[in-house]
Amino acid sequence: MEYDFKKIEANWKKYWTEQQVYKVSNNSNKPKCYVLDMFPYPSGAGLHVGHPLGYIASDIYARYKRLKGYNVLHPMGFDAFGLPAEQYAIETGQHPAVTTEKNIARYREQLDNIGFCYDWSREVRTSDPKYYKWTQWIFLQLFHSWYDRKEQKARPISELISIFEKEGNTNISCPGDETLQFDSATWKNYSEKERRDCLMQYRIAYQGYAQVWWCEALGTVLANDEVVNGVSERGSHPVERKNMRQWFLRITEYAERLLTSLDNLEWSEAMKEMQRNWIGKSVGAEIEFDVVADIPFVEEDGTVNPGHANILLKVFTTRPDTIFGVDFMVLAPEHEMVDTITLPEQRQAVAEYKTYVKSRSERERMSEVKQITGCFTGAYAFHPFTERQVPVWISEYVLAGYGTGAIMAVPSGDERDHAFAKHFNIPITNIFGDKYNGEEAYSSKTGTIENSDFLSGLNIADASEAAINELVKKGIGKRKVNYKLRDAGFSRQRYWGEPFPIVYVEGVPYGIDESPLPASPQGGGGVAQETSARDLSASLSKGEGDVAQLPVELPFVESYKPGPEGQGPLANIKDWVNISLPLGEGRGEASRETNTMPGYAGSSWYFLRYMDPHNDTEFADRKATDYWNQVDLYIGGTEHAVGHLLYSRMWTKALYDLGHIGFDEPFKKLLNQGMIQGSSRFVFEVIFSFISSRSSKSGRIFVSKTHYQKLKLIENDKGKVIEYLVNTGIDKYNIADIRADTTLRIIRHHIDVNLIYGIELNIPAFKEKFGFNEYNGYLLTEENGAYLCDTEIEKMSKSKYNVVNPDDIVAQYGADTFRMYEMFLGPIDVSKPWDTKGIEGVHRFLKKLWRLYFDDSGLIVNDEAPTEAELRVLHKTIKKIGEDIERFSFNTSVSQFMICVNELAGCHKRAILEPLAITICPFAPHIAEELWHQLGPDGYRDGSVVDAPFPLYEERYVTENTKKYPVAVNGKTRIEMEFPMDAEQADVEQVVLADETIQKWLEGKTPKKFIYVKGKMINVVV
RNA sequence: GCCUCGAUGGCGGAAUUGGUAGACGCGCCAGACUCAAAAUCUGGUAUUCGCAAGGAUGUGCAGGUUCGAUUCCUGUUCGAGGCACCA
Repeated sequence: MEYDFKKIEANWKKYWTEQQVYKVSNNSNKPKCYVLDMFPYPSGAGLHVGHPLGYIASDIYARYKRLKGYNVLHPMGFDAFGLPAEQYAIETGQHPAVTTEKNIARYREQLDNIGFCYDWSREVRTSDPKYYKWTQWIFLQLFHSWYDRKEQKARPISELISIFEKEGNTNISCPGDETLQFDSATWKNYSEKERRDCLMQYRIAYQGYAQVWWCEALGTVLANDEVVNGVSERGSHPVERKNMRQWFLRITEYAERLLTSLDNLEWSEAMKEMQRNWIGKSVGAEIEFDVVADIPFVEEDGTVNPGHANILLKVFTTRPDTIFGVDFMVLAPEHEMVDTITLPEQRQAVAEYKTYVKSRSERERMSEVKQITGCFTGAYAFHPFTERQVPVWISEYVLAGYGTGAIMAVPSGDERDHAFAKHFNIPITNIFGDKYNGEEAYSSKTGTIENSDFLSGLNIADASEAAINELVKKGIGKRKVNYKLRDAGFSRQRYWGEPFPIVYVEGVPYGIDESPLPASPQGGGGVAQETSARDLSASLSKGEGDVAQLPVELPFVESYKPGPEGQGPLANIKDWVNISLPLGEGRGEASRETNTMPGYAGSSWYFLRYMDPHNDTEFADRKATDYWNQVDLYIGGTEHAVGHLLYSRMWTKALYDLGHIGFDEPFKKLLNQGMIQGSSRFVFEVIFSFISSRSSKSGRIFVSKTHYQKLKLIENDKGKVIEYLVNTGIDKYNIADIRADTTLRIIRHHIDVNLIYGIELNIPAFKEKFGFNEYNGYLLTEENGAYLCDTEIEKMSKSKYNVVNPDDIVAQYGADTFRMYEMFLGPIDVSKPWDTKGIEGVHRFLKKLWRLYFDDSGLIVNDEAPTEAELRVLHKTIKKIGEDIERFSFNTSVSQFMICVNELAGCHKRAILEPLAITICPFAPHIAEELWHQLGPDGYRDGSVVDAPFPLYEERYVTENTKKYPVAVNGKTRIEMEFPMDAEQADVEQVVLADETIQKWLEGKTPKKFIYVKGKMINVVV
């Protein structure tokens, strides 16, 4: 019987589906294990062989855990909202819902092909209204909450209102506006609008302003991705940064908790470090500088301010110790005070500079450090201690969003400040003595501060303390902890995303659940509603279209054109946007939020939904979330290091704070999978065209690699190129007729890797694809008739023609081979190129395995007693596979299986082969299922191998009694000697030193030292 | 530019805690079977010197720690991912 993987795999896939083998129950006595993959965005290109890498790893782990007796939750779903679908809709007119549905179907088919043990009854799709109903619900929880800094947790905003009524905000500083202060009487006198504006400064989901890419020509806001080289990707129109009102999540309030609770997570140090750096905690000081504003300037309302204003410029610095080295100040060009302090004669230069900066991305501003730009404002600031006047500049290297958007520049101690000072000829004060050489800033954090009044002679830490104390004493500064982390922009001016459950009444945003009726009519016990406008709230729930109901469904549109003034496409649907409320005279106009939520909204909590995916009254039953709890193993790419993973952590913490779930970290253990890169292939083409006396001629000659290399050397000399081609014997096109006025190009370009075997072109397939005939195209091969290509390792992508579809591999070799080969490629977390060629080895291995059980006549398994050697290899394998899976070293597992099968050659004993079939099940489930059933009575068993117990190894078969030691002299291994495992040093020493070879290497010298590490090695030092 | 990671034969990689570098597989070479091919099986395969025995070199590069370094430290080169609206 041959190994007929097609039949076997189709058969068992059908069985698994019919028997619902992978359906998971929330009720079980077994210990639970939650194994999760980062769900994919279903792109139009389908899966390529890189995508399943992590899925296979998690599948192996999930199957192993199930064999080990766990109740394993292993779900899959789709992150189905996103920009590409909308982009595609704009280009083709197909509705994103339609294309997304199609893409999902394709993904599902491809995933099924590989034999994953997903419980598809739990599938989630973020674009499904039944799902995003709860995304909207969670948004409302965040909208109706504020962050209590003293208790370090989110609390319902109704509790904040109670506090304000009692004591104003004297004890609760305002995160949105630190200067805001009011007492209870003021609060009570506020109008409803004023109150809600004030609350907005506290809400965890709030409205603010952010810079976005604005494209006037397209009339739309663009994503960073859509801006290429400073112009729009579509149409190459100019773009600029524009400030627009947006929704945000106040993730900065969680900065400290997000930072400290990283310590308890089983994530790679690299991953934690990336998150730490992203959060970017730094301790320093906030210092106020007086700015000389002795100049008249025009206020916004047109009145002329005579000057002498007490303008204070706040800066944040991590190096308060360098305060005496301040030689100038720099403001972000967007800083709100720039226009205020700029002198009349500098106004034009400043305005021009600001225009320039508007065209620059943050990335460019941070990365192009060698290009120094800036503009003097004409203003000077007083040094707080010396009263010295230092110039105030603006420059793009200072970002508005970080710290206070202004810095005190210390050129002798900071590289960028130094470069800036040198470039603009600003005199530099040295505060580091001879440590500073005048050429390069001294940015090291060791040494003492000099030339700094009361700080002179102190080390950096002490000087910082002293400086801060003095600043506090003078009332012009304070100790300050700063985070690089910024609040998360949460709105997009797009169609294909979750609509906000927000309604504006007279420009004031309300949650659609704000009603005196139960807060969330769908149940779920939401945060207590908050609005104080009785009539208004009541009306909201009675309004047309029953706005109190979630979800707010995404309306169907036919056009994806942006709305007016940069609004999203939803703004064009007047019927949907405008709501009429029976509010009485002049108050009936209400409208919906027209922004949609960003891609990460749905993915920030999907792991919770899998626990209870069909619940219509809650996002998930508390019993279910308590049972499944944290994700035990989460596998995905590092590209999500700071985006998705940080937002998910924040949402989990918020839901925990508000009492909806019982844990505040979503992913206990995280494993990053590397990328599988594409291995691109290139062909070389000589293209020429010329006009002869009678007609115009053109042609293309595909030359093999060695010809290309030679031609490349003479590329600039057409005569020589023609001569070369003629000498190869090409008579086509009358090459010899080609004269010097020919245009002739030699190019190297991508070729579809599916037309290549190794580096050799599949010539018939290539000719067919390119429509070769006697008039079109010619192939110039190597002497042996082969056409050789160039190779390069690149990202796997359609545009590089290096995409390999898993379906093709599965069709040719089977899913089991594909799964094992992906694992065999290397460590799961390392990027590596795909090479289809190597798959033969793994396929051969499975055939070899098969032949232990079957020969031409059929099953050949017997009941003979196994030998010691056979038992040893089996038990070693069981041990190694278990250990390897626990440490996610799947490539070495595959090697071990190969070693095992090699050593078992000729063994057909049930006692060995039955446990082996179960052991290999996580890796190659189809063949394992077949073998396991074949070994049963009459070639069939009840149930599936996935419920068999993973075999246990016996210690006596895996321990060795003796060890062949490498014996080294002076660290260089010279011979091998065998000793019992329990040999003592004295005995070993005697034998080793008596050895002839060792004697020879000792050259008569006496050993200085004898190193004997039990079970490892022996080293003689002379 | 900044943050994180990586670099080992012709190729993918192994070496789990500082202890025999190159397991396993691909490719290549030789042989067996075959009329032949495919498939399968056996042996060899880091570089270099040597007929051989055996020696020297070798884990991106330059140093350091150690009896001993692919592994730890410092510097450096190159490559990958991320840098806040791709997902």
